[in-house]
Amino acid sequence: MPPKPKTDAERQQLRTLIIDAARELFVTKGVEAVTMREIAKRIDYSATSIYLHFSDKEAVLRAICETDFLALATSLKDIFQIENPVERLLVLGRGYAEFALSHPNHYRLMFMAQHTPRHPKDLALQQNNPEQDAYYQLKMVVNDVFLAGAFRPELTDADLIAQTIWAATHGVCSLEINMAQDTWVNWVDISARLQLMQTVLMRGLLKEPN
Amino acid sequence: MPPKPKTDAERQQLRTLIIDAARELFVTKGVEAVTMREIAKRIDYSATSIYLHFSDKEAVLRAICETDFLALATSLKDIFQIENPVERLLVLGRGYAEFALSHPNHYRLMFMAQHTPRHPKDLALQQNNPEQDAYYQLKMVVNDVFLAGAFRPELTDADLIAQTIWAATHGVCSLEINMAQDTWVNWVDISARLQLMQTVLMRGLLKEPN
DNA sequence: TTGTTAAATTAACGACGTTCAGTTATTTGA
DNA sequence: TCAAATAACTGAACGTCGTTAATTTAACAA
Repeated sequence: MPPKPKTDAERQQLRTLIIDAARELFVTKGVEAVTMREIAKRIDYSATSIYLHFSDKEAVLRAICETDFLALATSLKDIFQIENPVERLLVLGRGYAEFALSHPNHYRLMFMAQHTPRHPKDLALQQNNPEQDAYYQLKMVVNDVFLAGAFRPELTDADLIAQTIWAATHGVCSLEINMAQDTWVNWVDISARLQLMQTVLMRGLLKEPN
Repeated sequence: MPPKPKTDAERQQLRTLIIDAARELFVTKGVEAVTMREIAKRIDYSATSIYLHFSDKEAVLRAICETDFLALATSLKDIFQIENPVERLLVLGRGYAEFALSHPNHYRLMFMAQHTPRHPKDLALQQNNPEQDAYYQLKMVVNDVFLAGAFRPELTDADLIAQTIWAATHGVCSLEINMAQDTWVNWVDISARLQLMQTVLMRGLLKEPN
């Protein structure tokens, strides 16, 4: 093994090697199953080596999280090809839900697990970059709908509208991820729940006709 | 210390002693910070003694959870004094949110943390008991609104309606609990978010006038 | 009095995240 | 050419965790 010099590119490469190994583990086995020793074994390093690249275990999870935020925004950016702003909003919601439900462990880590508050400063992710910031994507679409004059006249706060849409969609997805196997509740089909939530959102936020 | 006989009442008393100590700890410090040894120290027992009453740590958390489900249902049952079904639904939603936001750690354990699927069989809680089952409370109110003919005519599945209302409210609350300190998003005041979500729900679910 | 038994404790196990002391093998500069 | 310096990496170890095993304690039954 090479004990001496390491270019920045090589260090970055090892970083992503660690992140990928950790992701693969916790995607299949859940967050708790990720141990530093197991991550290390996957990439044929000692557990200690991880600490040369990440301050602690949570830093590894945060790094996974960050690449997943990027993945979410990337998976959503195609919506901007859709011309009708309202239709764009609907497809954004469906895309968000699809991401959440097909990557439940990622989604759980991103939006359902408790983090130490992340400082935007030490994130590589760029806030308000329409290719990297999914919340900004949502806000942009909300703003387009607003400019089209489609929202009810009393709704003028783009953040409030965006956060309401987000909360509604997140509510459906997170309940599904967390409680779908709970037999206490007689769960209706998830796609019906998503469909109705979208309908309710549109009827509640948009002007009367339609 | 008394090492010999123990009536059922005494055993139950010790059970709740453990639960209460554990709850007090994890409410202030979060779930992960609660250790069996710390719970035991609170009640002047050894850590191993807890295992005489609970199979493992998760069983303790599940027991806390169960008493909290009961607490939620208890805190909501006053709504049935309200005559107007739609108003009852609104107050139910506000009561739910108030519970969630004033007991965030309880709420997190109840609806945001991953459990091994609970079998209703080994729960002391009675399903479909209007004093113990908050979901049943919601469904009853939904049914009352339905019987009053206030829902849009195409909405006929009480579970679907209830789960949509729940998901929307849960979405607002869980995002607040988990992400309020995240500076990535310019969060609007929580009461404004709750208010708009209620308005959107009513406009989306109820018949046109009002 | 003496077993018997339930309640409780101490000791210990294996695994975890993490730290430390050391070992490599390459580069440097004399 | 060859020691000194240094970056990459590792094995051993620390403290703590959830949990189990072995043991002690004290009340009852005979």
